[in-house]
Formats: sequence, C-alpha cells, structure tokens
Amino acid sequence: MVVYMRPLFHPSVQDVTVEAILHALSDPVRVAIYADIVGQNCSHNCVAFSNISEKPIPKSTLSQHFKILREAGLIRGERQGVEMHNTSRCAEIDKRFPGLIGAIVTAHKVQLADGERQTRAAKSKAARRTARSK
Amino acid sequence: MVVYMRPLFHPSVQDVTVEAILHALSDPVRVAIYADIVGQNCSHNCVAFSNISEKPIPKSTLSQHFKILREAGLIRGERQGVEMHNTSRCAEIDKRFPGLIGAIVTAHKVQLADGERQTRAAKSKAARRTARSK
DNA sequence: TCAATAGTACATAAATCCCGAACTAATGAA
DNA sequence: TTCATTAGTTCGGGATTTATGTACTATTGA
Repeated sequence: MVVYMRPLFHPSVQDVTVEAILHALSDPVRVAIYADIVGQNCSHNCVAFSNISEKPIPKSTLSQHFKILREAGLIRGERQGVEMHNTSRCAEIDKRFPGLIGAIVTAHKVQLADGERQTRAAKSKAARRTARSK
Repeated sequence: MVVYMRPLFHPSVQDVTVEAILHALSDPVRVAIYADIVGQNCSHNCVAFSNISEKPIPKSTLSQHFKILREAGLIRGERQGVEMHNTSRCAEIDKRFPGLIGAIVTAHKVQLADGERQTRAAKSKAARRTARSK
C-alpha cells in the first residue's frame, strides 16, 4: 500500500522575502550547498553534501539546512523514491528580484577563488620559511 | 584638552566576506538602515534611525546593528563631534563583489513596493467590506 | 564644571542553532 | 508479509547569538 506523504512546504514566489534569502545564504555551509545546486543543473539528494565542508555534517543538521533553503524559497525539494531531489528555484526568484541570486553566487565564487589564492600563498610562504630555517 | 578616541574597527575590503554581508543585511532593521545610507549620499547619525520600523528601537540595539554593519564592511563610521557619521562603503565592495550590493538594495526596494501595494490592496478591500456591511 | 547629547560596554533574559537519538517513509529481498 | 537498508525528519536540550535596560565614556556648549 502506498500512503502519500504530505508534500513539503514551499512558499510562493510572492511570499519570498529578501531577508529570508539573505539569512539562508549567510551560512557558509548553506551557500556552498546552494551554489552547488545552482551550478550543476542536475538534482541532488541531501546526504551528498555531508562532506561539503572540512568537518562532516550530521544529517539532522543537513536536514535543517535544507529546510531553511526550502522555506526561504531558494530550492524545491521533491521526494523521489527513497531520496529527495533538490532543484534550484532561481528562475522564479530572478523574475521577482533580478540579479540577486546571480550576484550572490558570483560573489561566493570570487571569495572562494581569493581564499584558494591566499591558501596557496600561505602554503608557499610556509614552504619558503621552512626552507630558510633548514 | 582633546583626547583622541581609539578609532572604530573597519575590516579591509579583502577581509570582507559574503557571509558577513548577507548576515548583516538579513535583518529587516539593518537592511532598512543600510538601504537608507546607500540611497542618500549624505552621512547619517545613529539615533536618526530609531523610528525606522514600527516599534522604536532602543539605542543600545541600534548601536549593535551599526556595529554589525560596520564589521561586515558595509559602512564606515567616523565620529564627528558628538555624533557619528555613517557612510556606505559600497564603491569598495562593488570592486570585489560586483553587483552584489546593488542587487540586494534593488531587491529590497522591490519588496517594499510589493508590500505597500499589498497593504493598499488590503486597506481598500477592508474599506469595501466596511462599506458593504453598513 | 555641569548639563545635555550621542554612542558604547556590560549583563542577562530570550531566541536561535547544532546535533545525537529516536522516529517515519520508501524500497528490496527473503 | 516481515526484516533490513537507505534517506530524511522530528524532538530535546546544551551551546551560541541576539536584544535591551542600565551604567558608562566622549564631546560640546553654557
């Protein structure tokens, strides 16, 4: 017997707020997840993201993160069999808040690139220091 | 005798993070304050914003809000006489994260306009209801 | 030096966040 | 059907953040 689950709540675009979007994306784990979902056009399940940051993220925490992204109107989550497929709602949101999502995702990329550059610089600096002290 | 205050902390543009910006602007009071500072090019003191939302905001709370905006790199605060002048750092930030601030401020305006439209609609609806029930 | 104004610092109550444990839903195998 | 497995959600309570009243500092003007 198949009992249909009550589907997840998704706000209509008109009820989406800038505050909720910014709050949802002000967490490093959530922007990373969202940037990933937006970047690749295929859908994603939750546990796929448990290693998105240095420390593995417990699944209860991941579930909360997805709920926040969903209720901010940023993603759509649909159960398909045993897992959840998450897709970006950026096309809808872009109509209401033009350029917002794009600018945030781009900014996130810039920051990532800068961070890697700094990390590389720090590493080679450390290497030079090590070399000198020999 | 004039004793110079230790000036307030302002992060350099390179240390500004997307997360801090989004977090700072994910609060309704803070976006409203920031949108105001960006919109008008003149500088502002803190207490000028105590009536920016429905409930008057205590000044200790306002001070915290300004600190968060400042430490996110969004505004520059400089003491001039007895009061503080706050100016937007959007030109600097725009170099690092192009379009980000603009998109957020625009989105905020869209939302404000939609809200007013809804409020007006609700008001006239209420008026019609009142008229009918007479 | 005193009063007034603008803002900050601190303490603590309220709200929010994180995450382990227990739970639900779907699938597949026996 | 029943059991095992996988994917997520919900709940509870400790940790962290946020809001704000009170007390403080800095500056100006009388």
